[in-house]
Amino acid sequence: MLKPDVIHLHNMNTTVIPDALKVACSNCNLRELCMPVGFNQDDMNKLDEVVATRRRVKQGSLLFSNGDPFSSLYAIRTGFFKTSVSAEDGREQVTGFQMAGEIIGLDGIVSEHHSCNAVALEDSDVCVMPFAKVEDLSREFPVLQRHVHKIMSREIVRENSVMMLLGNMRAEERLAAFLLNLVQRLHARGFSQSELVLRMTREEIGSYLGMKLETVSRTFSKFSEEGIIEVKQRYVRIITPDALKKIFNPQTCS
Amino acid sequence: MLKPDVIHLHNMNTTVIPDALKVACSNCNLRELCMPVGFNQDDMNKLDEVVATRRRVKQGSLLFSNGDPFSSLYAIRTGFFKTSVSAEDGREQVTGFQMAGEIIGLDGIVSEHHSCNAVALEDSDVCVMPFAKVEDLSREFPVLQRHVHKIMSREIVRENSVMMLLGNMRAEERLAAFLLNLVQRLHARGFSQSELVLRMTREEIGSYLGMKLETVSRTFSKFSEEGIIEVKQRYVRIITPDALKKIFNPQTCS
DNA sequence: ACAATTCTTTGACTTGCATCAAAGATTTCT
DNA sequence: AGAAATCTTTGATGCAAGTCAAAGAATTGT
Repeated sequence: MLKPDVIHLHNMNTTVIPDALKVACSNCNLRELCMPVGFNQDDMNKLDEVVATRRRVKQGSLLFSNGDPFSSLYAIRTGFFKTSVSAEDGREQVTGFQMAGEIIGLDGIVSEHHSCNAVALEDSDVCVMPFAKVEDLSREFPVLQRHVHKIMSREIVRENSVMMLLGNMRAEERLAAFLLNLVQRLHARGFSQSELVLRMTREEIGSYLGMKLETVSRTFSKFSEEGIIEVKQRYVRIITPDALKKIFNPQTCS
Repeated sequence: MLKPDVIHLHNMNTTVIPDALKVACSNCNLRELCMPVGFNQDDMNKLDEVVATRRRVKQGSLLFSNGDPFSSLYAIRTGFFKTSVSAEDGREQVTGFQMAGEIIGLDGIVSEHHSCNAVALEDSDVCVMPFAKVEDLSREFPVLQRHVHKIMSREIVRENSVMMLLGNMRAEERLAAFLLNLVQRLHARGFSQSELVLRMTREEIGSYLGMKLETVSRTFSKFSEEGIIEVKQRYVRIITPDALKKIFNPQTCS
């Protein structure tokens, strides 16, 4: 199966990466996604301190989970994660899917313990950023401080729009919004605007979108029958993006 | 009608309050809710600078709305707000209800413009905290910095649990969770653990919880018939809190 | 390479909540 | 105080998505 945007690292479950492999933010090709822009080289070198170590997380294993003491934020270097919360009775709600350049762990700040679970959906590699260090450097560099605030605000705004999806939209609208969002984020990372390989199961998509896996599958099939997308298991090609946009938001499209 | 926890201020729609009325954080009885704890008096006096002005917002009017340029966070001194996002086709999703001591406006940081609407559900009074000043003081006072981070993280965690409600719970569970959450927050402000007066309509509750106003009304009636609560329009008394908790979470209760 | 497991699709049937409708209560306006 | 507007309740009916079931496809482990 076609997996154009995957790097597979076959290692132990979750390991600290030796210094030799440590890559400084200043040289990182994801810098534009993770780090504030408009820095001179001196500042950039100091900011390299923010990343203490790197850590590999094997597919299916946890980066952190509910109840774990909070110490660090994580910037995803490669790979793909889901975050979820669980009710006492075991029901699980996927709260997000995160890809390279995105930051996870913000949930842990308030109580010093994580309140959600972060699972790698493929072998992944994260930059560990001890939060105390982030705060120290934020006090020194206003542009970093602003950046951290924006990351948190962006997450709040994202969750607002998920609430809109869950509270007001129908199954087709939810799935259309989901696909458009995923492909847009992948495109920002240099991948195709029209093709993607889903890293998550139908059940995980359903959990995120508040619907059952059967409904996800049926909705994919419906889009496919209508010629809007081509679906072959995890591979999806968007044939008519405008049709998807129209489903998501009938107003702004012809 | 009984309105134990309301202060009505009859003024113009939304006005800046003259300096004479300006109340310093250092003397504010909500300090424990808004401000970090463990401050000496000197620090506290400097922190008073964070609040530039106060502003009254009349019932039904907007504190800010989608698209407004972002400049400040707002700490609610008195009153009650709802925040909402709207889709292009006009559908509205209530994203939260906020009461005294809570902070609104965090959505505006990321794009320098607000992405939601904040409407006063009763005549309200907010402390205007210019965000640039919050950031300046945060760099000077690590404890304030940490406090701001916790407020943002708390909002992320709250939204995670709303996603759980919307994605996984049934109507009765949603309404039970909603009532328990409201009464708990009111209790933390010195009000009754068992009685409350709703500040929002059935439709607004429904929007927040992803259900129609008729379903909200029917669910209230059902709880009432079962002797769990007493409802008379906006007045609600919780008769058997354990029954509500059991509906919300069958596991942790007997 | 084969067996076991996990994931996906599709069909048949059920149900929780939405929709439509109308009356009654409360609040707001003049 | 009376009229108008808004909000709430309740009943009757419909439907989108859930549930149950089973077969087929893909992946994983040995």
